[in-house]
Amino acid sequence: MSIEGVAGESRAERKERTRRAILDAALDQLAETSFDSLSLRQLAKAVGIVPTGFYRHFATLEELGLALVEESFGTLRELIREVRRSDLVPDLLIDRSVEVLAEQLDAHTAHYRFIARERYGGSAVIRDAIRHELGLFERELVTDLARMPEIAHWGAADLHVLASLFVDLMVSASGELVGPRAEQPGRRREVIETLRNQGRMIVVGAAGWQPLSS
Amino acid sequence: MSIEGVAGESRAERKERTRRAILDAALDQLAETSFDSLSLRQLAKAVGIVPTGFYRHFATLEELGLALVEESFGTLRELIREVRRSDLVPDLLIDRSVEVLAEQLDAHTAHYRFIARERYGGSAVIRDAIRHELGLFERELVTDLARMPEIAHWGAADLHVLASLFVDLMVSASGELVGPRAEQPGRRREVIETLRNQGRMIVVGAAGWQPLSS
DNA sequence: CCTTTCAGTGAACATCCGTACACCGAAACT
DNA sequence: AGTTTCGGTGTACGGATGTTCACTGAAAGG
Repeated sequence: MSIEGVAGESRAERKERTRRAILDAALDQLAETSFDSLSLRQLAKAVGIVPTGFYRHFATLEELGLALVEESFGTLRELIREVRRSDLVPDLLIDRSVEVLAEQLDAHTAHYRFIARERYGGSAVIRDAIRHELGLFERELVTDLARMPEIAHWGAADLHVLASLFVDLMVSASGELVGPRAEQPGRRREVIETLRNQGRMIVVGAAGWQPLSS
Repeated sequence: MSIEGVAGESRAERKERTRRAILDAALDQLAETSFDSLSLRQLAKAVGIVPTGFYRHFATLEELGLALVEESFGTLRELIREVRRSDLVPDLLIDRSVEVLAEQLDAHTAHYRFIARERYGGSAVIRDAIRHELGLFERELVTDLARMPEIAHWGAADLHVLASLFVDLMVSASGELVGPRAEQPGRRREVIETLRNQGRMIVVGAAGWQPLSS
């Protein structure tokens, strides 16, 4: 067995450990290929189990993908909670949000890359799962935005427009970190800097926005 | 031979016709999978040639992908030219741009889906090629924007922020058309409507923008 | 008319793929 | 102590993959 045993470890603990190893190996492999060309055998080799062992944890590769989606959006929810905690005036809120996002991108690079890459990727099931989760995330954003006095009088359509802008920006920024060039130190700063200014510009737009009549 | 001959057709014409068939079959197949899991054999079968016949037109699959990138951005350049032709005031310009984009998305769905899907996709070569072309496109946009009197005094950094916003929006809108749900008639209108409002909101933001000091 | 070019052929290759199946050994349970 | 559960093993299978090579037949060129 290539996954070495550990002294006092229950069967459930061990299973969970292997499961984690599979998820991590998948995220690692997904840095270089897209999900729908993910190889179960290479995955198993990286984990240190035999190919068939995979099925003890996931019924199909697709199920693995959905688990990754779930996990990735878990970290995204961390983000929104993190930002919500700091109750700031709008001007500083963008800066703070971008700051938190930058931290998250560092801490969970593989997850955010996965979302950016598979959002419009080749697997319909995963694509739809991500679309669904991004929809939920956008709604959370909408309820947060609706609480802000400056735009309290906006309609649902206006809030959707604004929130979807932020979501697109966030995913794009994540996507800019997928390549090998993302490792260039200057590159990351540049992406973050652009993102911050984009956010600011949108906030200015929101401030001067005439709510839609409909 | 599965590609039937045509009466008065030179050898070069015929070769070009097969090449087109390969590109089209690839675009067709890329509606369902991502590029890096594209199958040369399935491709050949769809075209009606034997697998090895492919190599008469492209040295590798990668080269095919680069040809698709080039072709896709050809249609994108059509778009910008189309918009540039109609010299409008800023208010109407967004509406007109979105209108033209909507037409282009209809006429060249496969190309735009390809760009959206592979922008952050699994093939590094194609990803970089798309990034490069999007960079060029953004620069074109910048020079166009710089001609507008309202923002003539902006610096390069400001123009970059604005242009990259538009580029992200455009690609996102393209990406929303990848799935099977894109065929729902209401869905398309909704995407376009959202895009138009996003564009308007950004224009409002640009109008009130205080240029960066640096 | 004779020669060259070359798009498309077809067989053969080694390699990788997902997964079905019977099996094992130790942890968990009774 | 005896039995069951179950994570991981190893073999084996049929099928798909990209690429090689020598070949063909008709169009192009002399």
